[in-house]
Amino acid sequence: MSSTVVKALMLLEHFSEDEPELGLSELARRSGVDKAAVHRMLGAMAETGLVEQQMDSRLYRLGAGVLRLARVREIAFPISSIVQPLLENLSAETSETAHASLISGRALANIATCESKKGNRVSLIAGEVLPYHSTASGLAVMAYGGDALLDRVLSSTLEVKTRFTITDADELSARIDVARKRGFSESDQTNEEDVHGIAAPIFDRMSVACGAVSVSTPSHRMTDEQRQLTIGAVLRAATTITDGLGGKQPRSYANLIAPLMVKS
Amino acid sequence: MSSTVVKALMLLEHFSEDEPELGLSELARRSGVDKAAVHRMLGAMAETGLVEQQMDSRLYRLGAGVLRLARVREIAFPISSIVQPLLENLSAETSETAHASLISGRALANIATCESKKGNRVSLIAGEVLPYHSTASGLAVMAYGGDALLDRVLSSTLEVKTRFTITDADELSARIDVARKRGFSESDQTNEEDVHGIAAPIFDRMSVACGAVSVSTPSHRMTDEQRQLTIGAVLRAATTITDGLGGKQPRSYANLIAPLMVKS
DNA sequence: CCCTGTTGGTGATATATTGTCAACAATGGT
DNA sequence: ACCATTGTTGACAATATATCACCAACAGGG
Repeated sequence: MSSTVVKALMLLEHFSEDEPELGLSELARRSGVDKAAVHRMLGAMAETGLVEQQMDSRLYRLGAGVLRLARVREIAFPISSIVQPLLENLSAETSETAHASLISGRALANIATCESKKGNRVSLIAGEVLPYHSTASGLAVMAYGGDALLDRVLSSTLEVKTRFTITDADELSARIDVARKRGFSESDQTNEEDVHGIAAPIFDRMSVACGAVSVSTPSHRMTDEQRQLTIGAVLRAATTITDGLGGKQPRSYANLIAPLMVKS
Repeated sequence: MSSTVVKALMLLEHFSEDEPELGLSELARRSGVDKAAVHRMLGAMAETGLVEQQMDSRLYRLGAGVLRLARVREIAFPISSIVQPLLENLSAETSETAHASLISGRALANIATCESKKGNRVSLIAGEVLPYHSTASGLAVMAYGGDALLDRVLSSTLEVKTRFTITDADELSARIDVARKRGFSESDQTNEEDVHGIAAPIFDRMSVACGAVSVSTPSHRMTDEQRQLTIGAVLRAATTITDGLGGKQPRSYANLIAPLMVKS
């Protein structure tokens, strides 16, 4: 059914900022794969430096190879270095947490964040894998990412994350349509309790969405005024990032959001 | 004999700063793997975001997933951010190109560099995979990286890189012994023509070498005076980095290099 | 225009790797 | 001492893989 490399690489998704080191049994339990298989996969990935095993604790963690790979990509196609300062600006404008993510196979990869300076803020786990269907970023990407992506997500099983998560394909499709008509997407507690998100797509050279910028606000703090402020700021940031990456917004999209971008 | 994940992940080693995008056939040719197999492997890696395919040119490149992985690792175990400024200092002291690399499976992964400001300098390809047997960094790591690593390398086939490359296991072993007795390693044109390298090991918490710092100098410029200057600077930098990473030099090693570290 | 050389991609089948399950030694906690 | 973990290895059946051929599309060059 599914290839072994996919199964092996999916193990890497269990490593996060919070749990950077995992044991063999733990990893087997979470992934639902047999211990022996996990052992062999990790051994294979260790041979190429993608993971490495602590000699004393026998725990596994991401290896030096990932640093090398990221360097190669970042030098050839600088993204993080371009996005990071713009996110800081966006966070300052909205006083809330901003983050950017890119399409990364079956999910979105969070590649840069800037947390709000307020005491009560939305704090996200760095490097987390974000689902398409339950995040504002995901809605934005699906709205402008082409039919192939859309069909793939809509026909997949939509995991329940909170009691607000949309699990019906038709309803999700409707929400995506709304986002496409508005030029930005909005989600309230669909991925995490008490987190409200507003996101806008980032486009590549071919005017296809390749990622999104988003501002996450504690739900109770999302007033109408804050909402208008955030929408404008996110759209401006997304536009700047698209330009910075050498991408192009579709003509119709640029026209659509133009009136929303004016600074109040 | 070898697992498929290893074969798949070895494909990633062909992406470099110089050639960040590769086609299917090109990749099959270089890796010596069948086109169909490469196609399937790339497809699998694309599913998890490790690589991505340009929709127009159909070329493959490293995906956004590597950025996510590197972020997770760097936040949990900051290395690059600690090493980079120290490398800049080392480069300034020696007026030559400095770089650091870490053990990454079967090879060394170059994770940070600082190029000399001179017109004629050693310029290395960022993110390159460096062999153990033909680089000064490799010698340094093998000298203090434990017997397991040593045996693995000595029993592998030693690829010829230049006419000076050591391909005899016994001779290589002798050179490693020299490096161990001196506390630093030296290589002249064994990996690349006209490049001289001096390297010192970086140690982890268990006093086992996990990487190396190195200064690369154009061979003709390596005078006796410059050599002494470089040795001291490299050893000081390696010591600082080991400390910064929370590692510990073996007692005997610290004593060995102490007299060489005094600033002239 | 054909011809030749690419390119990326797709099926078919024999084979080799993989998944599964059991047992193992080594820890650590009670 | 026990019990419950841990990481690791072995053997066999099951399955995904390697290999080959072929195909369509595109790009020159004559």
